[in-house]
Amino acid sequence: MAENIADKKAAIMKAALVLFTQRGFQGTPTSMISESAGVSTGTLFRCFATKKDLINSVYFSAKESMSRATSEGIEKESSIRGKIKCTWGNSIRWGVDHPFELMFIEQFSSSPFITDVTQEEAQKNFGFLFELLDEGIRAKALKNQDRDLAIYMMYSANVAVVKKILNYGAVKDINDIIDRSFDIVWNGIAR
Amino acid sequence: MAENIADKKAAIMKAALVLFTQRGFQGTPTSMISESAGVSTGTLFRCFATKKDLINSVYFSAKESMSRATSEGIEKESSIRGKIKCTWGNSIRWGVDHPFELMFIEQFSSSPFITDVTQEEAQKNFGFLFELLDEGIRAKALKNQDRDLAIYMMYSANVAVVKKILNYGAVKDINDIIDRSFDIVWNGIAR
Amino acid sequence: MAENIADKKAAIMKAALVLFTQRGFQGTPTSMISESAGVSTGTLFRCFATKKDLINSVYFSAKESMSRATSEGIEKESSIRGKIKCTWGNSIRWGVDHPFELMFIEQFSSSPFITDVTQEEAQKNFGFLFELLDEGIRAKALKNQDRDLAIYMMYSANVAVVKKILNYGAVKDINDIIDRSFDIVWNGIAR
Amino acid sequence: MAENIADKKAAIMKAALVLFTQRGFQGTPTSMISESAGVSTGTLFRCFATKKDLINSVYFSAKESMSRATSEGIEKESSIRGKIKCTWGNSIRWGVDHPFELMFIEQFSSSPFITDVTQEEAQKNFGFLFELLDEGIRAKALKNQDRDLAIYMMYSANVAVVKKILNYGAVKDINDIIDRSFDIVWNGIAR
DNA sequence: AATGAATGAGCATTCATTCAT
DNA sequence: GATGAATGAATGCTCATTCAT
Repeated sequence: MAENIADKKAAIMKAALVLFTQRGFQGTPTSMISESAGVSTGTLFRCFATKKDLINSVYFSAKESMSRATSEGIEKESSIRGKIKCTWGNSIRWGVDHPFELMFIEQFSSSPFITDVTQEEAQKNFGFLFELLDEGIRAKALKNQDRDLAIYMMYSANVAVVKKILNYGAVKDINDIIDRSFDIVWNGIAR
Repeated sequence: MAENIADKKAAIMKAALVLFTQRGFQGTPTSMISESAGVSTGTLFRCFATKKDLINSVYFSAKESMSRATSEGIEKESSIRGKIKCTWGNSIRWGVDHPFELMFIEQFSSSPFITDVTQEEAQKNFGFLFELLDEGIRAKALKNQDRDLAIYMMYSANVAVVKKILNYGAVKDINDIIDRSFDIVWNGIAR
Repeated sequence: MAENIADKKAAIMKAALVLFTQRGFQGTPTSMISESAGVSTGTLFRCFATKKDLINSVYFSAKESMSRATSEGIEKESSIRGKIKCTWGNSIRWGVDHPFELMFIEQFSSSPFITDVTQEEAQKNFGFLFELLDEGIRAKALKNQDRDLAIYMMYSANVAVVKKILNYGAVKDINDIIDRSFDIVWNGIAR
Repeated sequence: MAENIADKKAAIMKAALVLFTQRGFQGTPTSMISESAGVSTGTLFRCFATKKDLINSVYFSAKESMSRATSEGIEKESSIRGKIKCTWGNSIRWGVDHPFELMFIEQFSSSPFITDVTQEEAQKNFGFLFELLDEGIRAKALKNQDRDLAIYMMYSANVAVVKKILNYGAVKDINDIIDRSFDIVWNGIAR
């Protein structure tokens, strides 16, 4: 199935994502990952020099997927509120569609296995969010507040909403939840 | 130094708190914990039957410390807003004063090493928070909203604030940050 | 209950007999023995310098009980056949009445934990049996055969009979079994 | 030396046979076995999932060797007496040639480490002996006796003879001992 | 390139023995 | 004498990584 190297790397990372999330980093033998991915241990170590390299790759990839999804379609919105709400909804939908990625990020974002370099590289992809907030503050659509703090709080609120949805199973109207939760955060940051 | 059994248990739990946070559960040998606590491995296993028992004890203890600190002095406040703000400030101050406990809780709250029983027991101590929100909703001081979601979001926002403070080093005026961050969440939840 | 030292030694040896038989030597912690005997670990090590000393004491004691029981009443028999049959029945009855002692001896007679000295001391108590066979050979009641080999074979046949009885539960007429099994061995050794 | 997996398994089992016999099961570290066999601990656990699996394999193998040797050449004998004497001699010769196997079996045949399944499988190979006795009883060559008991006693007498030979060192004429000891048991069981 | 057998350092836990009380 | 808490060496087993094929 996985013929070329790129396919194998992808299969390994996918298997690792699920297994690390379910069993923890040290709780998952590399042999289990390679077996689950349908490749040999030797191949795993050809694709990723060490187990730590693997988890860092998975982490970066998950964060990249998240940031890419979050920014999608902002440019179509004209107002600051529209743009921020767009990211809010994108992010919730991505979380609901990618539960393993989300839980993986939550579990390993402050773990000792992810290097500072990986963290920084992954964070760069969220630059557009910081710029968006800055723009809102300059345009006086948002309060003159601590931009980093506001993003921190929005991010965690966002995760909280997704976790709530995931825990309570099937969602009838996700747009309703998005609307209502966005009202809460918008009230908090808007002028 | 640690003369009686209670002192030894405390020393072991303190050492485990720091090491587990910095190195992960499986990344921390019990021998390292016992050495760091100044006791023998044998003694560690007299105090805690297994390594898992130890981490569960540490988890419960950290959560208990957090809940106790969070509720301190609410009864002196008369308004709903005053009470909620009191818990908000308490929680941030506790986090800043107990960074290892906070990061430990963040890292292990959804790990497979913490049993459901431990989780439930620890959660019971936060009952007052749920009651406080209910009271606010009944008194129409708060929006008629999903109480659990609101607490989820407040909690994660609170952690976000503490992390921000910890990451940026020494804090000039913590009360200012508490005030400003509370405004954000209060705007979100209040009617 | 166990007030003086002799009582305590006896209680420890009795507990050790059962536990060693059921769980093996290294499979039985000294703490389990002392607890089962109702004394402290400290006391166990006051009574027996090491765990090996303990098992050697139990072994010697079991063998002594066996040899004492086996020789009982021989002097009342006049014929060689009567004397040998007396030991045969004594030995079977002792085995049926002391299953733990018998199985303990079987299990540890060729184990590395019993010293040669203990073996030799225990064997001395069976001297009367060797003399009995010699007497029978001299009196031409028995074949002129290898005395040691004959005893070896009788002993193992004896144990085989007891094990058979123990495995098949309650015995209706033990004297019948004794008679029949003795006929077999007597046919083997008698002239 | 041990190139393929089968060779390694054999080397490990051979080392385990000797060490278990000399030092007991729990008294023999797996590291000692692997070192003695010239393989790594990892390899030992690739060949045998657990230490208990290893000892069960050794036990089954020793019993199989014994049963195979014991039955060799019976078909060439025409009389019942000839057949039984053939097994008697085979068994003694095997014991003298395989002292470790014999003592291993003696030591572990009723130990808690050998599973019931292993016992039963190993016992099946001795079916021919039971049939031989039955045949002898039907043909009225043997007394109408308890077949199982007779085999029990013969087996233990056989072991006794081998032990005697081993204890007394070099054997001048093993056939003489076989003849004389067989007379004893044959007198016991024959009609 | 791909495999998977082999390695051996590392770790949770146990337990014989000691010794302060 | 009696106790039982404390010790820490010892052991079965795992698993990241290598490397011969």
